[in-house]
Amino acid sequence: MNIANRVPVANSLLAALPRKECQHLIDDLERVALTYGEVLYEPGEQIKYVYFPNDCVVSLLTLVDQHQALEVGLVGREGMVGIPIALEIAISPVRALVQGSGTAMRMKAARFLKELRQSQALQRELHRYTYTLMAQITQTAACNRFHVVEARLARWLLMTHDRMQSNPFRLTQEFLSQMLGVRRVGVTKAARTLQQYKLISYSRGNITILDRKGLEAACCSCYEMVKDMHDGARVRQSHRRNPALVQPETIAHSR
Amino acid sequence: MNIANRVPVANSLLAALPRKECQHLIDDLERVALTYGEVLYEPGEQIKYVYFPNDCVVSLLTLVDQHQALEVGLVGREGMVGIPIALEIAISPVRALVQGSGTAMRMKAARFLKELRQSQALQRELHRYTYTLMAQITQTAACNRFHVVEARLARWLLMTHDRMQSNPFRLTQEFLSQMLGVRRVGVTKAARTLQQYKLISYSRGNITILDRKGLEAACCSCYEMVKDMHDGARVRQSHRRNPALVQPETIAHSR
DNA sequence: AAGACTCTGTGCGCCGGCGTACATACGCTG
DNA sequence: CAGCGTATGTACGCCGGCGCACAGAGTCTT
Repeated sequence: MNIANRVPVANSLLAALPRKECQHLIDDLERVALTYGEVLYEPGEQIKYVYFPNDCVVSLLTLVDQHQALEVGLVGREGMVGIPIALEIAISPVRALVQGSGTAMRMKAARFLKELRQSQALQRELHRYTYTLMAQITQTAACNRFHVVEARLARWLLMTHDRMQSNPFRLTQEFLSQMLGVRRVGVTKAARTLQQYKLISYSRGNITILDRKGLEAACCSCYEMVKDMHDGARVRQSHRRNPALVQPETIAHSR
Repeated sequence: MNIANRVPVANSLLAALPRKECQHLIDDLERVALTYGEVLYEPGEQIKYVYFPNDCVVSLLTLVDQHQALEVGLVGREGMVGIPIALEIAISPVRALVQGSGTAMRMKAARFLKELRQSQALQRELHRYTYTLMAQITQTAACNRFHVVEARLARWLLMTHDRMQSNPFRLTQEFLSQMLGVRRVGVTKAARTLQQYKLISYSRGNITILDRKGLEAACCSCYEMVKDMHDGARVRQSHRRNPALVQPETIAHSR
């Protein structure tokens, strides 16, 4: 057993497993540090490891026409990186990019597959997570289509904040532009707008969320939908924010 | 056993199963006619049946802000409608809308789940299909973000054509606009452009593909990527169309 | 201290898609 | 055949985002 693993399990997929299975799995997992900018998978490549983030955040990006990128999913402690393995396929369709440094538990893909086949509970958890990930990708698709950059940026910051512990986090506008699939300048403008409303402070790559409620009001309903999914609530009907919370003169969410 | 089922199985998910399991499943499936406009699921609703299309086409739509729709997936004979069931979740995150009339095989969700738990082969097939569907949704997301309406329309027509047997199919521009998430007028313009290049003929809801190769050149690479996925090929590196095939003066794919 | 590098902010023309409104065309029904 | 409903085509102003180019401004290195 790895002594380094004797810290509490932060990943909630693992934590949701029955005590025994969880411990068994943890003994075989390896704790690794993942740092900002690290690429875990490239599209079309073999998946070597699966990762259970503790306190890092990993972006799933799809590439188009060689040089354009777009984030379709965000994985933190609530999930796993390498979902195709859970579907018994070893090729990643996306790029997985470490977006917030931290630690994760990892295991060789083949080994994990063996464990998976033996554990009903693990299968169940991964199925559930695959479902929410699909929902997240779907919602992101619609969001990218219909909502303006400000709203999408706000959503992105909130989603990242949910998955990070530290509030001020480091992100260049260039990086954000790739996540949102817009020009860097587009991020500049959107970030400035949010800053003018004192929702965030942004200086040379250091972002701090000042007014979380305000951000939630500025962003689109997509945030809530995805959050509700992960929180396990079933979204039967959209329960939208009280529109009164949104100051009419602030931001139009869509074009 | 249902005599009506004694016709060849058109659905390729079912056809890929071992002969015995396939026959066993088919005996329990019910053949139904699905007609254009029929809604199989609404987002947030319980999934009552799973459907294996024979020759119909079903769109998966995500709804945003109550009245905006966007297609994220297209299911034909190559797949199944009701993938959440395969993940042991009974709530659909999307609207499933019959987009091309035809027949499908269906089974009660609970019943199907029982069958699924007993059949390794069926699990494997569904896992594989879930993977390709995720890839399709991902690719669609990027496509909707980066590519212009003409290219997306071309892609959509090709994808639909692949899943339908009949060439001239019936689709109003209003309907198409909902699929692509644009205004109806946007579809009018795009369709006219394609028509001017003699790639399609479009008259009062009757679309005929005249020049398939030409359409493939007019559409974005997203089409090929998704198609390759479904064909079972692993996309290791993007093998793009020969750019020389695209007449420079025709259509710019992206903005 | 100087220079190099990275990150951020601004300006300008362009274009695709939006919202709206209205005009035409086809087909069905009475 | 008249009338209505549905589907399609056209026009106009508007705006968000694009591409490009360049100007500060902070940070690191030598």
